[in-house]
Amino acid sequence: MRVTIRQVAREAGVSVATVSRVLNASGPVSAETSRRIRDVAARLRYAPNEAARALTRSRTHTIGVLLPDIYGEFFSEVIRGIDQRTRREGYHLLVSGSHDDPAEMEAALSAMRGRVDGLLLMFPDAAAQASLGDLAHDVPFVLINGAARQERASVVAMDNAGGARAVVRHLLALGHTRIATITGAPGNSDAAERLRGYREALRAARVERPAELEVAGDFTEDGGHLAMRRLLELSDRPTAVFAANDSMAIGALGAVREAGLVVPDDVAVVGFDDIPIARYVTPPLSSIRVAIDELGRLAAERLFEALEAGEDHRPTRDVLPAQLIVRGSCGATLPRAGPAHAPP
Amino acid sequence: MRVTIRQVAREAGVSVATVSRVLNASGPVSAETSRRIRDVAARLRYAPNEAARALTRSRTHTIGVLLPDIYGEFFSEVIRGIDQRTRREGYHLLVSGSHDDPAEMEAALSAMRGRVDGLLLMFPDAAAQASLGDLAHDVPFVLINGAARQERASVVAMDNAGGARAVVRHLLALGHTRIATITGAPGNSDAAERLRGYREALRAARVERPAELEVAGDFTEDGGHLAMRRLLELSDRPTAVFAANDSMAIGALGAVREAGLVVPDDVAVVGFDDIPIARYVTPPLSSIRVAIDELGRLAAERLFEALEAGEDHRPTRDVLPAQLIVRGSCGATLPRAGPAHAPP
DNA sequence: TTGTAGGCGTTATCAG
DNA sequence: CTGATAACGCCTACAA
Repeated sequence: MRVTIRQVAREAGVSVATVSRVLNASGPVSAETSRRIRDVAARLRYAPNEAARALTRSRTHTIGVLLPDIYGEFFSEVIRGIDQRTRREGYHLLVSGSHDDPAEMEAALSAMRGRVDGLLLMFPDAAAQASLGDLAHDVPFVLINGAARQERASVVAMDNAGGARAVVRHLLALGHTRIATITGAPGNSDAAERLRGYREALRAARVERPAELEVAGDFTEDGGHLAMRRLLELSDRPTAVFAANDSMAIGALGAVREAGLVVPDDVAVVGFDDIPIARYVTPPLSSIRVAIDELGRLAAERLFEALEAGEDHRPTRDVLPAQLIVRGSCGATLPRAGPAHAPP
Repeated sequence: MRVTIRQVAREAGVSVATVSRVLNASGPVSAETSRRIRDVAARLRYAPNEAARALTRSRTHTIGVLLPDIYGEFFSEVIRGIDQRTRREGYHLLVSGSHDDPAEMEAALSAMRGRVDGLLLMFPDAAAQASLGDLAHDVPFVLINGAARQERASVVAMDNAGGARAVVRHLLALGHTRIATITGAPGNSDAAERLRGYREALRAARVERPAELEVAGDFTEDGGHLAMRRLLELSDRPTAVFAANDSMAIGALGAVREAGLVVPDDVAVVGFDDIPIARYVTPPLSSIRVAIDELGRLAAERLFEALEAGEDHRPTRDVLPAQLIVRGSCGATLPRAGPAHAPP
């Protein structure tokens, strides 16, 4: 924070206005003066104070990113996508994670006032999404993975329900009729959408769906393990299971093995998310893939559009496709032991 | 950026100074006035413009984080650690990734002037570390995973060489004498340190180390696969291989299988990093674990210390321990097929 | 206990 | 082409 524009001006024998003009190419300056100023600036290692600049131009060149967490498989990929798009625009990223309750979220949001030009928000909790309302009212923002139909906000989501439907349809095509599901964390909007897709596909096929085949999970490996155990204890146990994410599916795989049964012969298992580990478990896990980084990239894209458009910008809604990745665990292909070395 | 302190003052019938005093608890204000101001501020949803605040106090309450990438297994964990420590202090994180060459780095750094109180830097490239010099000269900074002995900067690193030594000693204890290594990306300082540890341990044990047993990798799965193939083609092939990271080790596992050989019976394999997948491959991969998030956490800790100390702060140097995790791939325990469900 | 006014570092407007 | 100078929004002596 030491060398200021004033020092550069004094050293170069000009006014601060001229220095500013040269460094921002914002006005006519003689070649000679210009060169001299550049030299001095370089020698003094001058770099403008961005806080001051933000104050006068009321443009920070920074995007605020609010996520439930800023690390881990999923969020990390989202950030990657955001970063890619954002850096192309020369923007910075102010990130913030771990905001469980709305109050903490609001605090984080208000702490970003004056330091960001726009916001990228994501809350997995459906309730929080509703209370969003006018949280971010003075800068444009885009909701990532918002399930609820937001009226006033742009949303970029993934096709959770569509992915779940694809899984169930695939299992039906393989001849299964007793298809169970292990649901995600309660209150989580992704989980709710995936459950909806599961139900819709069964209903469309006129397959009955007894309540006992919907067992509650929590997105963790242990939760999936426990849930699968409950399913296997059923007198008329399911022949196929759709876990709402891969971690639970992997836990389920373990439970099946411990019960002395074989996947997919005795019970088929399919997950959701297609995390890297999915390819490596035994048997390789069938799953649903969504381009997570694209979620972030597109959200950033929409935000920049909003930034450009200004006031008269109409909310957009994008839904990213979900693709079924068939591997050994659902019985459609022969199970292959060990880590597949095949390219992704 | 709409409602300012001035509007709150007008609405509450006081001066801006009084509002500031109340909101920052920075001076005596009557209970009655205080309450009224708080009410107005809440009603107007006033939040101070942080850019302006940063300007007057020359404190941004923000830490700049410069990493080679801001996503992926490793960096994600680093950020997690940083975030944990940082949020406790009420600080924000301005992150920036993908800075390959020093020039781009310098640009990113100067763009952070006036918006951060301190910096957390990490460049895997050894050369870049050297040219660091006085890049960040006006705010305190801490180097993450800096291998070079930095004179003027605080460093938080992990014990790469120690981990590599532990691997080799373990393999020696198991009776191996032809121990190969697949090295990491050239120019990468972690890779260099791991290679150094490998050599040191062999030298200390007076085991000869022919050049053919050091084959170049690049930290990718394909690179490991290729390198292992080269090793298996040797007339006198190694009985054990230390890969400088887990991705390469997993690639190596595939190459061994394709050659019709068995891990660990024909050749033992050990990796480095202990990524989550390590537990799931067949056989489970022995590896070296370092608390990556601790790397970030500690770096943030040291930075806050420097911030507090001000000018008279002496550079620190921390080295995080590396722990050998023995699983099936090195032959010390029986290989267990399939995904282990055991807790991490 | 409260108000006035100067300053933080830049940009932008308006005269020269 | 160049130089004063008024914002930008807030904090903080200094006065009252």
